[in-house]
Amino acid sequence: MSSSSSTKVCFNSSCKDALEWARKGWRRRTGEFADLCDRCASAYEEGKFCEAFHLNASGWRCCESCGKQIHCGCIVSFHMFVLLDAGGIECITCARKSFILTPNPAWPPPSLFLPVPPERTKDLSTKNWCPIAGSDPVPWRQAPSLLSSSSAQPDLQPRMPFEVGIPSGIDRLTSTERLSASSFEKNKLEDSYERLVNGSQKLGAADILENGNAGISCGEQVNPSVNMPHKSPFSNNDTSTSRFSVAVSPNKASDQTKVSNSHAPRPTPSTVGKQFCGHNGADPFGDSQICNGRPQVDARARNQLLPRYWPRISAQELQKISGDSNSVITPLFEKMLSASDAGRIGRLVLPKKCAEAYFPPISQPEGLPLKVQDSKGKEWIFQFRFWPNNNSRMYVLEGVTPCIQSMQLQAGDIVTFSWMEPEGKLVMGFRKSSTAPPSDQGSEPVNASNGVSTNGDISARKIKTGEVLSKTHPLKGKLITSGYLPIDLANSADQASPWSKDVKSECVSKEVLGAKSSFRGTKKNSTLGSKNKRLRIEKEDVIQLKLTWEQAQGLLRPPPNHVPSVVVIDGFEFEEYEDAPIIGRPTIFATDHLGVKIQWVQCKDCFKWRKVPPDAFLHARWTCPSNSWDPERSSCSAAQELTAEQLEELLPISNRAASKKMKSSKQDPDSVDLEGLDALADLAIQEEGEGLDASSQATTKHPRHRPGCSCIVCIQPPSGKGPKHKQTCTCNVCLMVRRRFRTLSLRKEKKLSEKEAETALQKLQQHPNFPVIMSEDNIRIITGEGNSSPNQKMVSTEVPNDDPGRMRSSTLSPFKGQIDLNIQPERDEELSPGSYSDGVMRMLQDAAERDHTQQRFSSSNNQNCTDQTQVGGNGVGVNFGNSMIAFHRDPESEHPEPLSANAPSASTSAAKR
DNA sequence: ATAGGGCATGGAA
DNA sequence: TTTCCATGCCCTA
Repeated sequence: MSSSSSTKVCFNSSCKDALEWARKGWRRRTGEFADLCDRCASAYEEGKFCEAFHLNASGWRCCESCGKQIHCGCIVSFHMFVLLDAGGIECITCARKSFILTPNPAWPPPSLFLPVPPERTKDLSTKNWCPIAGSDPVPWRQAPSLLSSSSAQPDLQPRMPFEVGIPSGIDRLTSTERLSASSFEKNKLEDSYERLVNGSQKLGAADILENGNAGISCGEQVNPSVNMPHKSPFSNNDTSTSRFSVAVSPNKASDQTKVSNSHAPRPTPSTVGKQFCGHNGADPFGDSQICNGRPQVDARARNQLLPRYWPRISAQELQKISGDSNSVITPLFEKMLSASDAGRIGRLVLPKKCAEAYFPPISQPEGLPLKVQDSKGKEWIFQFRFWPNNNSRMYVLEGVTPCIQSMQLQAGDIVTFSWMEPEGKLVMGFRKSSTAPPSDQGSEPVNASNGVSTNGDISARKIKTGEVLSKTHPLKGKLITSGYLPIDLANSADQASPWSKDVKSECVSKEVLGAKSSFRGTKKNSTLGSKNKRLRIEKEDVIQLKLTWEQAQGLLRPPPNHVPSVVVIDGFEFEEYEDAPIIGRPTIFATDHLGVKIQWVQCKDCFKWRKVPPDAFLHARWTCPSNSWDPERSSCSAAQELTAEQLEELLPISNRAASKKMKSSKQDPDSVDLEGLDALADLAIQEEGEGLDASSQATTKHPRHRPGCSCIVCIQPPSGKGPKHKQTCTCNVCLMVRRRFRTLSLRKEKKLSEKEAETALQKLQQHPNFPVIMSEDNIRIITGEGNSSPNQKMVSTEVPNDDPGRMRSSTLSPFKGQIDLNIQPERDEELSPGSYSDGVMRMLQDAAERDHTQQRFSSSNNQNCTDQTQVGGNGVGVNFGNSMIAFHRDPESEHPEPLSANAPSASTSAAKR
C-alpha cells in the first residue's frame, strides 16, 4: 500500500488539494486509508476534521454527558462517540469514564437477530438443539434478550474496562442465548434482523460515507478502530469490537463480501452487547449466566477470546462457502489444527471460549451430535462434547478424522467455523498453512502466512512473508518495529491482522524506547506461533540472539523499487512497506578512499569481504560468484580486497576487541556481531524455505520433550498423516533423520579410532541382546531389524553401508532397534561445568571435522542440509542444516554464549558416556 | 494386541 | 496465579 502517489489529490472532497505527500486518514471501505493532505490529515489526527469540513452537514449531536458536539453521521468521527442504550450518544471521553470502552461497532451478525424459540431452558439439552434437523433456526443462536433484566446473577460482576470487547460480546451472546426471550423481543429481533439483512436499517452511525462526507448512507461501516490506528489508547478494544457478517448474494456478493471482509471478521456482536450494555459496564445479562448448561464461575475468564481464534476468512472463502445462495456467512472462529487435532484420534479440541460461545450448550460430557457442512457442501456429523478438566471443561469435536482427511488437512492448517444463515448451518472451512496452490476444496489458502482477505484493507493486503513497519528512530535511524523478524516472518499468522500493525508497533515501540530488544511483542500476537513452537525460537533463545533491533534491521531491506508510506506513530515515523522485506546479507557501509559510498559484504562461502555498490541488495546467501560488480573478485578464490586491519576499522568499535582476538586464529575475520545477524538470516532463510512446510508445522511440543526438541515426534505430522517420504525428500523430518544419522555415523567413525570405543563395542557384543544398551545416554543403535516405522525404514535406506561400524554405531536405547528421537549426537562429550568453553570449542571442532567429512558424504547423499561451520570474528556459527547454533563470543569473557538455538544440540545438557 | 475413550499432566498464555 | 489446551497415558472394550 503506497499512499505516496504524486498524482493523488486529497481524499477530502472539500479539499482536493494535490498531494505531494499523502498522509493517512481514516480507513476506507476498500481497506485503504484515505490519503489526505497535510492540513486535512492534521485536522483528522487532531479530531477536528468534522469541525473543519462537516460543520454544515447533518448528523451533529451532543454528548449526553458533557454536551460536546459530535458529528455522528460521518466515518471520520465514528470512533469519537458511542451509542447509548437509552438513546443518544456519548463522546468517547465520557464513555471511557463510564467504562464503556467499545466504540461503535460494525454490523452485528444477523444470526444474533434470529427468532427465538419460545422457551429456553437454562440447560439446553440436545433435544432443544437440533442441528441435524436441518434448517431450523438454531436456538443457541438466538438473539440477545434486549430487555431482559436477568442481571440478578449470583456472581454478577461489574465489567471492567478490559472486559469489554469481543469476548464480552460473546459473553452476552452466550449468556443471553441461554435465556428466554419474550415474544416482544422476538418480534423485535426478527424485525431487526429483517431490516438488517435487507439493508433498510442503518445502525447508529451507519450513515457513513466513505469519503468522509456526512449524511450519505452506505451499507457498511468500517471498523472504527482503524480510523485511528495511530492514536487509539485502547486499540485492542477498539479493534476487538469489529464485527461483521457477510450477506453473500450473487448480485452483490462482491461488493458486500469485499466490504465486510475488509474487517477482521469477528463475529460476535459486541455491537449488540454494546448497545445494551449498561454504562457502568455491568453486564445487564449477567456474567454469571449459565454457559453450556453450567454456571459460569469466572466472568473475567470468559472475556478473553484469544486473537488466534479470531476468524480471518477471506471474501473468496466466504463466497465459496455460501456458494450461489443468498446465505449470510458469519465467521465464528478458526483454529489451527494441532497434531492431535489432525491425528487419527479424530478429536478436535475446541477452544473453550469458542465452544461455549458458538456451539450449543451442553451439560453432559457426552455432548451432542453437531452437523457441520464443509466448504464443499458435504455435511458431517461430529460429536460435540466435553471432558471435565481441572474444574473446567475441555471441549472436543469427535469424529472429525474423515472430514479432516477429506479436506486433506494436517496439523498447522486452519479450520474455520462459520455460521450460515438462513440455512442455520455450521460451516467448516479450512485454510492450508502451506504455500500449496489453492485447493479446489473450498477455502483457498489465502497466503502463506495464514493471510486474510485480498480485498483491500490491511488485512487484505497480500503479505507474503510479513509486512514491515520500519521505524525511523530519531536517534538511531531505522529500527524494525513491527517485530516481523525473519524468524517470525513465515510464521506469524497475525501479521495480516488488521490491527496487528498497530498493536505491534505500539508494543515494539515500547520495547525500543525501553532500550530492550525483545521479540515478545511479536510472538505474543503470533497466532501460529503461539502454540506451534516448533517453528519458533524460544523466548530465551531469542534473547540469546543478542540482537538489537538495529542489528536485526540490518537483515531487512525494503523491497526494491518500493516507496514506503510513512506513518507517524507516537511521534515516530514508520516506513511501511506493503511487500515483504528482503532478508539481506549483513553489510558494512563505508566510504572508499575516493569518498564514494560503498558497501562491504562478506561471501557466505569463503567469508571474504567484497565491495559492492551501496545500493546493492544482497541476499543473505550472497556469495562471490554473485559479485557482478567486480568480475575480478567474483570468485571465492580471488583475494580479499580488504586487509584484516582495514576490516577491523570497518567493524563496529564494540567488536574490535573481539575481532583482534580472532585475528590471530586461523579463521577468516568474520563479521563479529554480524555473525549473529548471519545466523538469524540463516534461520530466516531456512524458515523461508521450510517453515511453511506443513510437516514442520505439524506438531507442537509435547510434555515429554523439552522446548527446542526437534525430534521426529515434534516435527512430523501426526499419525503418519503426512506425505510419504522419498529417499530424496528434503523435508524437515528426513533432513533431521539423515543429519542425525550422519552425525552419529561420523562420531562413531571417530570413536572407533579410540580404544574406548573398542571397549564399548566389546561390551556391546557381549550383551545378550546385542544390539542393546551401550550406555545410559540416549544414543541408539540402528539395527535394521524391527524397524517398522516409515521413518525408521527411511533411515535404514539412508544409511550408507560403506561402513558396517556405522550401522552399529552410535548409541543404544532401551528400545531395541529404535532411533532415539531426542538424541543429541553432537553432545556426546560431557561438558563439565568448568569447561564449558572448551566443550563448545571441542564441539565446534567436531563440527568442522564433520563438515570436512561431510563433503565426502554429501556427494553420495542427496541433501540440502550441508552442515556448515563458520568460525571467525568473535562469533562462531555452526549451521546444522535447519538447526543452527551460533555462538557469540563475548569479548569480556571467554565463554561463548549461544547466539541462537533451535538446535538439536548444544543448548541442552550433554549426553553422558 | 489393539484401538479408542477419557483423564491427567504440564507447558504456555 | 489461574486457566487453557495439547497430548501422554491408563483403562476398558
